Amino acid sequence: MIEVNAPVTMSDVARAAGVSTATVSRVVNGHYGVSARTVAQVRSAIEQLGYESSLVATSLRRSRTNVLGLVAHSFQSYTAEVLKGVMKALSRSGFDLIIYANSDLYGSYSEGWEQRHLTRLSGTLTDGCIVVTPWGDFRTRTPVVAIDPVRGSTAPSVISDNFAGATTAVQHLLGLGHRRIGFIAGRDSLASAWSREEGYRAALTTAGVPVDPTLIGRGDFNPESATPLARVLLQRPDPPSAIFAASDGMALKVLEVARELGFSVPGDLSVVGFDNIPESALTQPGLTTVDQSMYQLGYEAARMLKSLVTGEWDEPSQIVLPTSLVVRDSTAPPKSAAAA
Amino acid sequence: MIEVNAPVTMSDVARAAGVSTATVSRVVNGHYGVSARTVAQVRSAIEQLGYESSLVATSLRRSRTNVLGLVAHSFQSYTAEVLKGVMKALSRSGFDLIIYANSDLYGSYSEGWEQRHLTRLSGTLTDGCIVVTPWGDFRTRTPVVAIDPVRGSTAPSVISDNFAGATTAVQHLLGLGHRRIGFIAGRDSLASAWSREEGYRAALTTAGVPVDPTLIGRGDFNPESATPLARVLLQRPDPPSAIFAASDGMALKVLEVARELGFSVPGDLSVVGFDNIPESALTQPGLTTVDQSMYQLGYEAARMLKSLVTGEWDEPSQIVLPTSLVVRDSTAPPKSAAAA
DNA sequence: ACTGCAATCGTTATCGGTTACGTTTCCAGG
DNA sequence: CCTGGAAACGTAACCGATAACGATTGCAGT
Repeated sequence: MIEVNAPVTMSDVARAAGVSTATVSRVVNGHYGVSARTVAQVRSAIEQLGYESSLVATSLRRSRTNVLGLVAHSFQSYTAEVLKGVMKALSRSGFDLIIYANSDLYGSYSEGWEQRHLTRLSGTLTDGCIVVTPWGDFRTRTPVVAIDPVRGSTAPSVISDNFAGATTAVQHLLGLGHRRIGFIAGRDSLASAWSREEGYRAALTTAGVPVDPTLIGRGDFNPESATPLARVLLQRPDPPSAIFAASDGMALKVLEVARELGFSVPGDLSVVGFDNIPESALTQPGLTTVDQSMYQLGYEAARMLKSLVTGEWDEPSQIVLPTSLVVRDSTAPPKSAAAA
Repeated sequence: MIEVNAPVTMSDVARAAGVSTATVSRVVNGHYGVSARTVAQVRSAIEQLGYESSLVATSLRRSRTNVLGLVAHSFQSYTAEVLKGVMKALSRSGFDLIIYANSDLYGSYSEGWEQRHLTRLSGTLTDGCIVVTPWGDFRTRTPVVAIDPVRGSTAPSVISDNFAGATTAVQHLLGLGHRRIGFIAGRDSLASAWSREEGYRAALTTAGVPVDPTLIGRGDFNPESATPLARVLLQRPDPPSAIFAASDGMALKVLEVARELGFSVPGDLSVVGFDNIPESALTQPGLTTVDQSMYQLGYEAARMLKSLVTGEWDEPSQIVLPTSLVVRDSTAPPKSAAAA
C-alpha cells in the first residue's frame, strides 16, 4: 500500500504546467497576479502529480509558517493533558503544532537541551513555542510561553495558583486537627515548587503553628527523590502525623514508604499530594490532593502564544489558574488528639 | 529572562572565526580536514555567539537528519502511552522525534490530512515516520511504520493480537455461562476492528453458539457511535446478557446506556471492552477488558522504524504483540441460567 | 630540488520554495 | 498609431546549511 516515490517538487509542477516555479508558488499561496486559466492549469498539475509543499523549504524562506512548537522534557500523563488543552486551543485556528523531543531525555540528562530544541524549532520552523520544562533563560527569535516557569522568570507564562493550592491543602490538614505536618518540597528552581512551599509555611504561620525546618524534606519533583526523605521523616522518634508532598508522584512514594514502615494511612499518617494525576485516584487509599488542570494550562498557554504570534496580545503575560482540593481517603484526623 | 536575538547563522560564526562557512560546517559535523588550531577558533566563536545549527537548513540539504516523525490523529491517553514507548525505544539512539499535529482534527475532519502531514515531514525533515492513524495508502520518500494499520495493508506495521484478545474475552463470557453475547464493532476499515470481530465470531462458533447478526452493532471506535447501538441492543424484548465492545471507549458508553435504562452491571448485563485505557479502572464497576500495551506498540514501532532507516532490518515487517484479559467487576454469570 | 600524496580550506552549486524586480502582454484612452 | 499603466509572468537572488570540487600548502620520500 506504500508507494515510495521521488518527492514531487515545485519545479516538477512548474514543468508539467508549463510555467515557472514563481507562478506555481503564487497559485499555491493564492497570491495576486495569475490569470484564471493559468491557475487552472497549475492546479490540475498539482492534482495530477500529488504535489505537497515542503514544510522545510517554506519555513526556510518565509517568516511565518503557521506552525507552533512545543518542547517538553518528558512524556508523562500530565504532558498528554497539556497537549489535549493545546490542541483544543489550536483547533481550527490555522496553526499546526510540532512537538520536538530528543532521545537523550531518558538516562543521562544533558544540560541545555531545551535551548537546543528551542533554537532548532524557533530558527524558522515555528512562529513560537510553548515550553513545558524547567528552564528560564531562553534566547529565541520568536515568542515563548512557559508552562510552570522557573522562579523569577518574567517571561510570558501560565501557572497554577500554587500558593493558594498549598495553603488549602495544609488548612485541610490543620482543620482535621494535625499540628505536626511534614512537607516534601519540589525542585527549588521552579516557581511552582517555591510557591507550594510558601503556601505551606503561610498556612502554618497563619494558624499559629510554628514551622519546624526539620519536618521539611528537599525533594525535586522526581518521585524517587521522595523515598529517602519520607523514610527520614517517618523513622524519627516523633514522626509527623501528616505529610504534604509538593507533587502526587512524590506523595505516592510517601504512601509506599508508609506501607513499608507499617504506618496505616490515614490511620497513623495523613498524606496530601499536589497535581491530581490519574494514578492518585487509583491507589489504595485514594490520595487527597490539590487539583491543577494541566488541560487548562495547555489551553491557556496555546491561546496566549497564538495571540503573541499574531501580535494581538493585551492581557497580562503571566496567567494564574485556580486550583481546588480533592479530598479522598488518605487524610483523616490524627490518632491522638494530643499530637504536639 | 528571554532575549530576542537575531538568529546566529553559520556565516556569522564563519566571520567571527575568520574562516569560511564550509570550515564551520566541517567543525560542527566533526568532519576530517580541519587543523586543530582552526577547530579551536571555530569552537570558540560558536561558544561566544551561542550558535545552534538550524534544523530546517540542515534537513533541506542533507539526506539524513536523525529525526523521526510521528503523525497521530488525536491526543488521547493511549497516544501518550504510545509516545512513552517510542521515546523509550529512541532513548540514546541518536534519533530525535518530531510529532506533527494539525489543528483541524477537532471539529471538521479533513480527509487526507495524514498524507499531507506525512509529506510535509517526510519531505526532508525526517528520516522516517510512525503513523498512529487509520490510513493506508501512503506516498512517501522515507520508511513508514503503522501502528494499527488498515485492513489488508502490507506496509510495515505493529499491531496487537486482536483476534486472540477478542477470542479470550468472549470465551471469558461463555465460561461465565453467557450465550446471548452482543458485539459492538469498530471502524470496519481497520485491521484491528476486523480481527476483533473475527475473534468474536470464532469464539462463538467454536463453542457451538450460532452467531446472531442482529446482536452485532456497527460502531466505528468513536465512543459516541456506541450509544445508539447499545440502546438498540438493550431495548430489544430479548436483550443480550452480555455485550463485548471492540474498544473501551465504546464499552464505557455501553455502561452509560445500561445505567440509563436501568440495567445493573454485572447483575443484568456483563460488559467487556478492549484496550484497557486508564479510565476503565476508574469506572463503577471496573471494566473487564482486553489489555493491549500501547507502550509496547510504540516501543516496537520505533525499534522497527529505526532499523528500517538504518537499513538493518531483517525481522518480518508485521509485528504482532500479545494481549491479555483483565477481569474486573463488569462481568458475572448471567442472572437466569436459562439464558438462551 | 622534484614528485606525489595528503591535509587544509575556500568557492560554488544545490536543496525547495518565496519574492523583489524586471520584462512582456494587453487593452483603454488620447 | 502611440502611449501609459496595470496585469501576468519569468528571472534571479535569497534563506541556511552541506558537499563536491578545486586550489593551495606542507611534508615525506627519492
